[in-house]
Amino acid sequence: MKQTINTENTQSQMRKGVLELCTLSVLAIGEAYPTEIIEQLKSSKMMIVEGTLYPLLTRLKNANYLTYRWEESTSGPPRKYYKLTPEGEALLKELENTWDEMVDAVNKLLKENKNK
Amino acid sequence: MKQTINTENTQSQMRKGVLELCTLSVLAIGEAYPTEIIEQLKSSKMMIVEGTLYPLLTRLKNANYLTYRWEESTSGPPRKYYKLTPEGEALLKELENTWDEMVDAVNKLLKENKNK
DNA sequence: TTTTAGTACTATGTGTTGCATAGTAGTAAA
DNA sequence: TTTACTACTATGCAACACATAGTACTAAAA
Repeated sequence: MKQTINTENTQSQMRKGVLELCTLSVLAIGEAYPTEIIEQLKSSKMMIVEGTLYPLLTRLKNANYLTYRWEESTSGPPRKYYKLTPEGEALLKELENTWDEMVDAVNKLLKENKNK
Repeated sequence: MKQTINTENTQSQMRKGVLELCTLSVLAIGEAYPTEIIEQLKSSKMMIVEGTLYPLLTRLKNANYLTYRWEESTSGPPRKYYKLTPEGEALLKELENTWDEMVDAVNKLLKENKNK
């Protein structure tokens, strides 16, 4: 019932679906555990927080796009190192296409309407 | 409890927030009623359906980003012609920036991870 | 006149996702 | 023993895209 439209909320809305693509893209380089993924995304100016990433990884794992292995750490609890399955790599390619198509469509629209 | 991840659903998720930007962008050219907006978006390969657009227009109107006027039609019920308020024009500019930043971030990430 | 088709707007409910918040469990230094 | 730090888990909320069904108006067909 808030009915507020602000840039902050819109950023959050725009992230929907895109974070999945970004996470898969990071894992395409090689396996990583959640904190590493967050760091890599942050360095690309793409924000993601723990409360978003952990459920996302679980979803992708349950759908067989990711697997993980435990590894002991000397500085805290053990870590889950995730990596792409072949299905995950295929999904990544699909999502890249979906992304490119959407970007083209929106940019075409924005450009057209600027030359009014 | 479906736990399915497919391209169709991801497209829908990626649209979140973006449709708001696209709708404002169409209205930046001039006033239009819902069916016109849908047509213009469709011609830019950006899909939106009635069940999405009508609530979206109502949200934007309630937040004072849009106004509308009724106009009689000779081929059916009267139409609501929407147009941007000054606040709506300002919001559009903000959302364009948000969009550009996100596109840059994602594309940077995708490109990096392709040269692995 | 009544029915059918087409157009435009309204109302309601569902599923997915991002995010806030709080909690558990492990290591290591104070 | 306490504190700080790291890593993962669990729960609940809000927003939004979308499906679906319904109302209301005009105009042509039966």
